[in-house]
Order: sequence, then C-alpha cells, then structure tokens
Amino acid sequence: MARTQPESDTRERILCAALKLFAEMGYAGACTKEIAREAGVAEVTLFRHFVSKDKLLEEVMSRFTFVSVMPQLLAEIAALPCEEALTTLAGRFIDYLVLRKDWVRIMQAEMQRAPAKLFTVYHAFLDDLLGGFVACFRQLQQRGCLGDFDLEQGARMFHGICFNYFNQEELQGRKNYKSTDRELVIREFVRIFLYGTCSRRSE
Amino acid sequence: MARTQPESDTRERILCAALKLFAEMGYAGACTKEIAREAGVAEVTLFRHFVSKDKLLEEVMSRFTFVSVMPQLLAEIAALPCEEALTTLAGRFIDYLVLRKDWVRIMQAEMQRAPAKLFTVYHAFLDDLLGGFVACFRQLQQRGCLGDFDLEQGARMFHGICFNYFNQEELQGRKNYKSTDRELVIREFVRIFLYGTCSRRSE
DNA sequence: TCGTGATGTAAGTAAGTACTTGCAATTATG
DNA sequence: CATAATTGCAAGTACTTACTTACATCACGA
Repeated sequence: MARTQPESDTRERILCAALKLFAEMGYAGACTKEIAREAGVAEVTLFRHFVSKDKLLEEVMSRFTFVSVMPQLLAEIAALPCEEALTTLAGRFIDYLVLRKDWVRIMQAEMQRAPAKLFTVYHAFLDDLLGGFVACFRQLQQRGCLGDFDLEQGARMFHGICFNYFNQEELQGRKNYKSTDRELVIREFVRIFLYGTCSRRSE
Repeated sequence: MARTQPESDTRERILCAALKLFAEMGYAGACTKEIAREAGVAEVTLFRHFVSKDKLLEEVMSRFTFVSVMPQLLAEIAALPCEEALTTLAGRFIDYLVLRKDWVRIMQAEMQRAPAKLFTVYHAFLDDLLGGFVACFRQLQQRGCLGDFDLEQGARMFHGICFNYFNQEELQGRKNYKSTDRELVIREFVRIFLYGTCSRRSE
C-alpha cells in the first residue's frame, strides 16, 4: 500500500533502525533484511531510498552527526557556584553522551575501516568536546573560582573521567553488572579536581 | 605437505591471526578464509583445529585472557617517591593496555552479543584494575604521601583518565590524527590528582 | 620401508546476504 | 475519475561465507 505516509517518514524510520542495529551488531553483523524489519518496511523499500548498504551507513552517520552542546553547557554553568558548575557540567556532558550512545558506538567500531572522513569527523567531535571544556574552565578561572593550571590538560582529564564513565556504564554495560552511584562518582572527582587545580601554582 | 612444524605451532598462528582480525574487522567482518590466510594455513586446516568460528572466538578470548598486572605494579612503585610512583603506575598501566589492545577491542565490540561469560570476564578484568589501583593508593597512604580520600572513587578517577587516554590514542587512532605528549598528560594529571587528594580532609 | 600425523589442494554443500525486477495495492492529488 | 507516488509481495540473481569431503604430499619415527 502507498501514500500512507510521506516518503521522508519512511527514510527516517530506516535511518533510525540502521543506527540502532549498526550500533548493536556492527556494520557487517547487521543485515539489510534485519534493518528493514526493524524499520517496519520491505527490504526492497530500503533499496528504493538508499543506493547501497554503504551509502546507508554514510547517511546514518551524517544524519545523526554530533551537534556541539558545549556552547549551551557554557551558558548553563555561567551563574552557578564553582563546584556546582563543575558537577553540572559533568552530569550534563554524560547525559549528552548517553543520548548519542549509538552514534559514538558506531563511530568507535567502524571508523578504522571507514573512509578517512568518518575518522576526521570523530576526532573533530573530540576536539569540540575538549575545546568546550577549556572554554568552561577559562570562564570559571575568570570568575576567580578555579586555579591557574594547564587548561588543555585539565580538559583532557575532566573529559577522560566522564567519557570513561559513559563508556563503561553505557557502552560496556557495566551498569548491568554492578550498580554505580553516579552522583557520588561525579561529586568526588569534581572535588579532587577542584582541590587539585586550585593549589596548582602556589608552590 | 606436513610435519614441518608441531601441531601446536599451527594452532598458535591461527589464534594470533584470529585475534588480530577479530580486533580489526569485528567477528562478523572477519571471514574464516581471511583468518586462515593471515595465519598462513589452508581454511580446511583452521576447521581441523577449531570446531567452528564461534569456538575459535571463545578460544581466542580464553587464550589471550588478561593476567593481572596489578600485583607487579604494586611491587614496582613500592620504593618510589610518591609523585614518581603515580606517574610510573600510570605509564606502566597504559603500556599494559597497549599490549592487550586487540583483546580489549574485541571484548568491547563482541561482549554485548556474546555469552554472558565474556561479559563477566570483561567486568572481572575491570574489577581487577580498580582493585589494583585501590591497593596502590592504600600503600601510598600508609607511607604517608597520599591524603585521606575515598580510595574507590580515586581509583575510578585514575583508571578513567588512563583508560580513556589508551582508548583514544590507541583504539580510536587519535595518535594518527594529532600528536599528544604522553609524558605531559601523565605528569599534569598526576599532579592535579596528588594536590586534589592531599588536601581532601583538611577542611 | 612403512605407517602415522599433519597439512594442502580441489571441489563441493547449504545457507545467507546485498541487491534487482515485475507486478499489485493503496492513497493523495488534480 | 485518472494519474502519480509510494510501498508491499514474490521471485529472483550473483556472490559470499561457514564448513565438509576426498585425495595427495611430506616429515618423522619405528
């Protein structure tokens, strides 16, 4: 049957299904028959919208590419006391990663053998994240509530802890293996980070 | 031709080839013909040694399973000054991960759809790492050169930074995208960590 | 010299996968 | 009402993959 929905609805459903199954089973492990089934369409319909499976992957990664959340986070923490600003930053960043879990997972799995383009997109994504943390720390320094330290290294450290938390809990399923108190983890590392960066140049 | 080498040599070569290609292409993406070619054997030989492709994966993950390096690291840092102990700990831990890069990559990719056994093995591996860091920090506390802080959270923080460094530089290929001064990264995060944990209970 | 163990070559089976073609059905639109 | 757009169904092609069978070859030990 036809015209029960705009063509674009069908494309969106196929893209969402592909995102999900490429993330769960990998590119090679996700067959087009399964993707079509997950999208609720016939396999032949998938090939009416996308020239090939390779093209489908390309379009999935373009369609769901990251949009920088860092400017928004910068605005969110602007009026908060320092420690609360950092805990909020960490929490919202982890939330952002959780929303993009499938994209990140596909990127990590397929980037190696994908065209150089995906590789570059992923590392631009990481650059954006690190740059965003640098901007946040600079703002906090200017308010006088962060010490004088190497912002690049501090950003890398902060990002590393958050991303690894996300990686283990969400991508590696550690939350299904052993429960973790997310608030405690964030609170403690933020405190160590604050103390560690506040007293940096005093010697 | 035959008997040019012991049977066990052939098995080892197949297991090494499988480790490499499962890591590079994923389980579904690495076909048995390619694995055999990489091992320098005929495909039929692969199936003389391993009942099936699934069994091959199981044996790869058993054969190359992690051996805890944490007791050795504990011994290594025992006689070092605190800051040097922590930088050495971080460096040696990253080296250990780099050596097991293929195993970690396969685990991260295949654990989701693999039997629960792989899932448990991987998280036991993470437990071992975290426990090892806790033991190291406790030793340093007992020597009086680390502050009084939540060892579990500190271990998670320390591990997170190192593992994420490894993940990005080695697994995600960031070292091929932008060069990173590993010594600077380690030195700076250890200093922030030291300052952060030394002044924890003083308030 | 012969038997054994281990592997290679060649050819194959069964199933799965990416993708295509032809025709039918339904709905929206002019 | 006719047409166009979109999708489903069915059947298919070409190729790939996991795995098997039969026979040949070679090294080694008794």
